[in-house]
Amino acid sequence: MSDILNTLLTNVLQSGSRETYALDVGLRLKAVRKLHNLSQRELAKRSGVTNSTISMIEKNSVSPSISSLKKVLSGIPMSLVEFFSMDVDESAVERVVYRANEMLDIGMGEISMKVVGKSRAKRDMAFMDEVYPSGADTGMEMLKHEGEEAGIVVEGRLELTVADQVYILETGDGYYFDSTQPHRFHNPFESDCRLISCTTPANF
Amino acid sequence: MSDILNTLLTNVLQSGSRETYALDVGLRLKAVRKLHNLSQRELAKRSGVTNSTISMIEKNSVSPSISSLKKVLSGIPMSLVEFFSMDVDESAVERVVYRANEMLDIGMGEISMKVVGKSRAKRDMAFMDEVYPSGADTGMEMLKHEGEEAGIVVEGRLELTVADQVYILETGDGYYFDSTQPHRFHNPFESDCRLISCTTPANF
DNA sequence: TAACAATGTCAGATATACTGAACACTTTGT
DNA sequence: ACAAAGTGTTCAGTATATCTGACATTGTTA
Repeated sequence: MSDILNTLLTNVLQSGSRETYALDVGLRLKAVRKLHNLSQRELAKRSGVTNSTISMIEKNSVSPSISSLKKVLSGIPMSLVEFFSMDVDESAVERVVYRANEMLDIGMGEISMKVVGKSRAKRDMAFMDEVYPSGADTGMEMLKHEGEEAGIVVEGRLELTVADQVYILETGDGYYFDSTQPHRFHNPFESDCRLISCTTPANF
Repeated sequence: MSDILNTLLTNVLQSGSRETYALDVGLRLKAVRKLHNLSQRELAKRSGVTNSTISMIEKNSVSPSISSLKKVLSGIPMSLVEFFSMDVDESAVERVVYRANEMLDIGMGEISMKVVGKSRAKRDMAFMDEVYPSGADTGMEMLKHEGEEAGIVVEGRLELTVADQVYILETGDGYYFDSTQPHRFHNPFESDCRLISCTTPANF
C-alpha cells in the first residue's frame, strides 16, 4: 500500500496549504481515488454524490458525514475500516519469492503446513501449502479463532467439518468460512490430500 | 474486543427496534459507550460535544460528520479504525463448500481466475484458482492496488515480476508481496501454469 | 486555430447535523 | 415521602454539509 500512495500523499502534502489535521480525510480520499484512476466526477457518478462534494471533502473544506463518506467509498469500493487504516509509512524492500524447499513448516504431527512469506515483518494472511496424509486429523476438539479461512484441494480428497456440517471435498473443490465457527480437517481416505489454504489474519 | 462487545451488541440488537442499516453507527457507539461505563452526558463532557448529539447519533436519527464522530470517540478514547472494525456477529448461515465446477470465473482473456466464496456477503480475501496458459500475460502495464497477495504454483512454471525484479517460480514455489508494488504475471513456458492465490482485501 | 470534452473549483440555495434548553423518567439519599 | 442528581429524549434555532448550476483551465481532435 505504501509506495505509490506515499509519494502521492507527500506530493499533495507539499503542494496543498492545508490545516494541520491529524486524520486528513481529504488527503486520504484523494490518494485512494487517484490510485484507482478515477476523476472526481467519475467517482461521484459511481457513488451517488456530486462532484463538488468530493472536491470539498478532498480540500478538507468540509467534514463529511459518515453516510456520505460511506457512499463515496462505495464507489471505489472500499470499506471505512480500510479507508481509515491506510497507513502512510514506507515499506521496506521485502522478499517476494519463497522456494518450495525453504518454507517454514509449522505443521503438527503428521500434518505438514508450510507457510509462504513467514519471514515478512507485516503479514495480513497465513498462506500455506498443507498435506494431510491418509488418516490425518486436526482432532475432535474443534478449532476456533478470529478471522476467515479459504482453501482449495489440489490432490486427493478431504473431509471438512464446519459447525455440525460435514463436507467431503473432492480434488479442485474449495471452501471459505468464518474461523469463529468450530471446524476440523480430517483425511479418512486412502490417498494423501494436499491443500492450498489461506487464513486471515496471519496469527491465529 | 469481540466477546463482550458482541453479547452487548446482540443484546441491544434484540431489544431495540431499529431500522435496517448496513453500518449501524448508533448501535456501535452505544455499545462502546456502555462498555466503558459512560453516560451520554459524561461522554459528551469528555469529548466536547453535547449530550443531545450523542443521543441522536445513537438513535441513528443523524449520520454524524467525521469530525464530530472523531470528537466523540476521543472521549473514550478510541480510533475510528477500532470503532469501525468492531464486528457485529451476524452469525448468518453461510455456505462453506464451493464445488470446482461452480466457482465464478473472473478471469480476463485466456487467463482463468476462479474465486472461492464469491457469493459470501462479507469477505476479507479473494482466494482463487488461476490458470495461465502458455504465453498468458497480465500485460506490460503493471498491476497495482492496495493489499497483499500470496500464492503457490501447483502446476508448471511462472514468471513473476515485482518492482523491477523478475522471478521464475517452479512448481511448488510460493510468493508473497505488497500489491502496491507494480507486478505482473507471465507464462513464457510451454506448459500451462496453475496457481492457487490469495489477495487481501477481497476487492481490488 | 477552433470546437469539444474532461478536469477541478466556486457560489447561492437547500438539506442536514449540531447546540442549548427544556422535558419526562429513574435512582439515590435523607 | 420528598428532594436532588442522574438517566435518555425532544425541539426550535443555528451551524454546517450537500446539491445545483455555473466557471476557468487543461488536453484532445479536426
